[in-house]
Amino acid sequence: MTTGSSLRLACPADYLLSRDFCSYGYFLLAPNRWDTESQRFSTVLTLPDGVVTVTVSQGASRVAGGRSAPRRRSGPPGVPGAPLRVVCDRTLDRAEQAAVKAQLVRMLRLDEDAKTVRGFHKVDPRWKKFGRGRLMRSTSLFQDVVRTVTSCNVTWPSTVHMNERLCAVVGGGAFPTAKKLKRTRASTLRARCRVGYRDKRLVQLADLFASGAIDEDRWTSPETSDDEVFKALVELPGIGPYAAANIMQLLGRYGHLPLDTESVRHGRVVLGMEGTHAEVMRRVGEHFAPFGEHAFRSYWFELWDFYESRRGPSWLWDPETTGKSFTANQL
DNA sequence: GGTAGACCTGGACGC
DNA sequence: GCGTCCAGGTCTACC
Repeated sequence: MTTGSSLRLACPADYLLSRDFCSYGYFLLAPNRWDTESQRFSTVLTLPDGVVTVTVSQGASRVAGGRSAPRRRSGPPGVPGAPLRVVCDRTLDRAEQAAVKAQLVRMLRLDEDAKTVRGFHKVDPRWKKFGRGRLMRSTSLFQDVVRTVTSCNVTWPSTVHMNERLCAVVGGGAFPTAKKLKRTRASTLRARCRVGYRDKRLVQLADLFASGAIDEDRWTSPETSDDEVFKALVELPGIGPYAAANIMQLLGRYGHLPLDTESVRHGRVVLGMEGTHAEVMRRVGEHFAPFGEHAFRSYWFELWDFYESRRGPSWLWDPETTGKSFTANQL
């Protein structure tokens, strides 16, 4: 039996894999796979010379039976700040190892300054004790944009299905690259990936990314204003105000709220707001405005807290049941 | 600038 | 098993 490369990935002192990986719905999307028993995840990454499946763990943090890692009472398992162990299914050279690390750092936001998280806790201390502050995202901006488009105008199970099909049909197991998606016929995306009317928009987006028309560095630069990025995003095919605001947070710009029907549900059920759909949506925006540049995280962790109050801790959600079945209007 | 309706899919429901 | 209805954000035509 051949063994692959094993890498060690340092992470910030506050980083806790079980809590911080299972902090955003994309952790349930293919090719990601969270294992609730071993409290580690696997995913498939694309490298210049092929794909690699990696399994990522943080110390020994098994939760069901057997030898267990220290588990804080009523908290997520694991030891914050412990380095991550990345096991690959094949041997990688140095350049490939660096590429794997870079993708995981982006996905887990390990490069996000701990000061930013502390700043968030200062503005909204409700999450300090539990340590919530970091949000999981994709290994690339392209993935984040495509996933956002597949989450628009559908219930969550359809988003899960579209991502599974995109990986299986176009990506060969991994999430499709912009180059691959660009070369895919819109009719194939519609018929085999069930993306519906999003077919042409996805190909156009892939073309923009593959051709270098998207200036990601500019969008992440502190020199570029939020408004400028937002305006550029809504120019993209398939991206409206909701999707743009969501991509903003995925870029690390947390000042905008992606307001949708879920925001309205939250406003009514959790915040006790009344009025029409439009009125509640506006009030939710106003409610979180005082959190300023941290507004999205305050909003999102309230939502996530509500989901966990109904479905249990996210690091124990079974991807085959909870992860696929739950939709906001059923909670 | 604001609004109505089309765009698609999958799930729920009734028969 | 089939038909109907509904949820969901973006886009376009129209006022």
